[in-house]
Amino acid sequence: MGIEGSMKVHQFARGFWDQHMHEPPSLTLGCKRFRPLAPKQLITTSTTTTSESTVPIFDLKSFIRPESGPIKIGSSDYHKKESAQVETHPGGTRWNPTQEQIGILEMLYRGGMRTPNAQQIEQITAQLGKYGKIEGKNVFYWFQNHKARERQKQKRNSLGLNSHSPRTPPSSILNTPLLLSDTKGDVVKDEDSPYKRKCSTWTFEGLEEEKGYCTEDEDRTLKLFPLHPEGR
Amino acid sequence: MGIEGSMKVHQFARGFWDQHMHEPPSLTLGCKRFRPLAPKQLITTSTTTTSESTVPIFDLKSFIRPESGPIKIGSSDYHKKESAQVETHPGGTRWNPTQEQIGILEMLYRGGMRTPNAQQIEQITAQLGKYGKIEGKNVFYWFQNHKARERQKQKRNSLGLNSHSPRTPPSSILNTPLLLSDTKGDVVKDEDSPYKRKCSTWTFEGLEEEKGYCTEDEDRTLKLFPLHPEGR
DNA sequence: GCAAATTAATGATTTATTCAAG
DNA sequence: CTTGAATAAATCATTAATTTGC
Repeated sequence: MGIEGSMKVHQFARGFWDQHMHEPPSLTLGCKRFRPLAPKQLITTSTTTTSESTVPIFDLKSFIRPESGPIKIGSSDYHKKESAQVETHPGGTRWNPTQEQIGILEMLYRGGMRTPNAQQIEQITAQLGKYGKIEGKNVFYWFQNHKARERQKQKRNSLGLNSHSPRTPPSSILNTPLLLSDTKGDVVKDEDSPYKRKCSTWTFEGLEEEKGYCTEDEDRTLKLFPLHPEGR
Repeated sequence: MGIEGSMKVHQFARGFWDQHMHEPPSLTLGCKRFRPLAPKQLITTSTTTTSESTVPIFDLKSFIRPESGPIKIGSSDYHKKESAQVETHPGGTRWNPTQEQIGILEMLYRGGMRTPNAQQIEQITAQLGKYGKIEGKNVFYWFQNHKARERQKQKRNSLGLNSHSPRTPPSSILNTPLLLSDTKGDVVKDEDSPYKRKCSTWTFEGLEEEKGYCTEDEDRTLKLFPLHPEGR
């Protein structure tokens, strides 16, 4: 572990984007899944004496509650060209992207998108939903992970190359952060700068407060929230 | 895996997102902005060398003023005792906790709560809402930050003390993770262990599914989502 | 040729840092 | 200086690839 402690400095840039594409979302699933449990005993941090409290919990991972109903995307037009991503979502564990989905995501990434905002995620999700089941969080995570991994990959490379060439060219060409221009003036510009801090807004959908009726309310902003069903 | 390439470029360019349907957006920001706009041209494939077609369009997207109006909690019973936290939220900046809120949160924290799950957050938020405006994310963040800061504070102390006493007592007493039991049978137990991975479920509130009625609540998952209105 | 056993990827979470409002 | 908010880094946990034994 601890590979390196990077410290970077930052500055932030901002990227705009603004959506492009309009499209009715065909339906964005509505199933939620639970994850059974997965006890884990992790690294005990330290210091304290030997933790004899090790719990011999067993991990029977067994069943996952497929349930999640039959819903599933109706767009019965997947045509996967090959392997994976069958519509077997049922087991419903984690998102398993199709080639098309990945392709589009990479295209967007190459186009400069790094941290799509809620609206963008929403739209992207709607689009990708045509090729297979997907949720907004998947898109969100994908960008997060992809960005991070591209970064480390690059870092690894630069280090590796460094041993040979003392001076690693900033890879400014290939990695160039193109500006993606939208007909509308959308411009995406992102140089993967560490820190770009944008403002995020979260919304809390307050189920039943005290009343049973749902308040009429709020507005429909996207809502995502980490739910911790149970200790896991 | 890393294959890619050869993807058809689906051009998705239809945008949409229905306006809010029948739903009076009464509160919580509503800062979504649409940019109608026309379709977009995306990066045409890649490979092609530097596309000089990059148009550095500039967009000066203005401000997004979330407006979010004055709305918000109707529970007209705030009783703030001091400074801030007036209903001045309009600018809609950040949560400004009242003493009561902080007090309750600390109480919960001392009681052992560290990472409340969605339901807990919901309830806590509801309670704290009585003392002032507050959203679920605020509760979420508060715990996150408080936990982190207590930890570093403690670390600092232990280090400082270490110079004197080689062995820092785990401060097990004061920091003891009691079990907090709720009237509802909620029990929180958390020893601040680094890693406890719980399962999170995110939900995407897909506006209009196809029906207008909301499903009968399956489970009440909280939803939060990072919205990046604009560069900040 | 399969299916358990391994390994490589990568989706999903949590923790650590950083930024900046007040 | 305090601390709410956000992002990046570090990890954990699944799933698809691969490999291996029969």
